[in-house]
Amino acid sequence: MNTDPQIVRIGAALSDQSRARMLCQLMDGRAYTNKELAHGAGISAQTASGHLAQLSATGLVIAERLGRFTYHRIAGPEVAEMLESLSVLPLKTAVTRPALHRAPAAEREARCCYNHLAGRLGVAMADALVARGFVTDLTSPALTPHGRTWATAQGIRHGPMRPCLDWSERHPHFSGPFATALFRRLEGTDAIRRGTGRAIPVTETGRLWLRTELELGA
Amino acid sequence: MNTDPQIVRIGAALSDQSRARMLCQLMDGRAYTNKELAHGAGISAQTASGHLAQLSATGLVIAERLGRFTYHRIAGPEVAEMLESLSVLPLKTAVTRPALHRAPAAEREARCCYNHLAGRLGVAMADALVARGFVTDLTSPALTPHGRTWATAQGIRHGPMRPCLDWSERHPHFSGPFATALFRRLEGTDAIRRGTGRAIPVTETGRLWLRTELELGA
DNA sequence: GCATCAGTTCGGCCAGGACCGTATCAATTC
DNA sequence: GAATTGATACGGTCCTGGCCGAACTGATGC
Repeated sequence: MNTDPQIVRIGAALSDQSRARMLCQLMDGRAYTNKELAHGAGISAQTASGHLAQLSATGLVIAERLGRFTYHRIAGPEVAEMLESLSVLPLKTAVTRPALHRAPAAEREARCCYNHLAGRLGVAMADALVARGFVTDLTSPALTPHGRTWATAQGIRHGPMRPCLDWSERHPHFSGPFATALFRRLEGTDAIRRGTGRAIPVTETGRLWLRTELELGA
Repeated sequence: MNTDPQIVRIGAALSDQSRARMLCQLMDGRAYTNKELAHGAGISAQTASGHLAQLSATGLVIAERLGRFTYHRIAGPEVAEMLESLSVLPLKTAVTRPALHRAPAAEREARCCYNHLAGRLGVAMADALVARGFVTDLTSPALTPHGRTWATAQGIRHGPMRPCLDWSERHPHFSGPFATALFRRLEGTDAIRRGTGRAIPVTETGRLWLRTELELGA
């Protein structure tokens, strides 16, 4: 069978803690320099350079030179989805037990998952979109006719979406083009703001919008 | 961030060629003994035992003792889907180049992907189900009312389904409960037969059924 | 031109782990 | 009970690969 070398390459790329940490840092969808990633992973710049070369060679991240900086980012949505799907696999808890289920409170509340919304807010919005009849259901979600008019009115481009199991909530939220468009719309209208990490604070504007458009309190 | 140890564990499990080979062998959904897997991966039984212990500890495979044999199988559909999704990631082709794109012809034609159909036949059936209006579409597939009556008439249990990119055809086929039910129905009525590997020969009965029910020639 | 700084390459050190030979344990067969 | 066979535990060898210090490249800025 000829798919296993590919699996081995991806596995090898993920099998090291430093590389995993760098990938997790990149999972917020932004580009970082070698030094930033090295610092984030707690290793020297030389070592990080080697790791990033391997990740680039595998095709999981893309490196881009700008002047004397090299910016690294996740290669694409497929890679982000793949990583997210690995985080969610229900494994034996043997080794993982120490301090498993606590992400920082802000991240559990609302965070970005590559290029869409996740966390309590992400799943609440997914549920609300279904409850209001804008989206068919959670398992094979699609915009309803009703949902299409709403999206147009809101200036959100139509597009397909997929369910994406939320690793902190263990409940699906939406990914895919529509979820990305929705995310950008919220960002563009200052309903949410991106900080330095993956956590996403909701502004007063955002809270109002959620209440009026999706009947989501607090 | 606390998801990265999990990623590392999975990555470590996949980062070895022998383990990857064993997993690929198990991907046909059957259970194999230590010795069979050792032989398939080209390593000694002792080494294989160690690998399988690791895969069990990680939770990717499940071991079951029956008398003096230990049967190993993929832990569940989530694991199978995860592996399939890794096989499909479009990576840089650098190392993979030698003899990439040729699976055995029989496997390209029709094979089983854990517990549903894949290969040329798998994607053709997916397309046909959509074309005949039994399933909504390829990206967020679901049974239509029309499809539900058809499935009932065929004795196929209703259930959700998901798109699953076919690694030989690079085109989606269906996975999930409905796809599994359909697969079992075909197996139960002797439309297809399972051989020793992943390849799935279609019987004369099967060819007839495909022609009359889905208008799929040859 | 010179100092600075991001990134990479090279060399050497060391830990982890893949592998097998041998020995042991448990179930099956005679 | 002895022989056979599948699986596993242990011990030792060897190689891969992660890591850093030192040196080098190339862009920036004074």
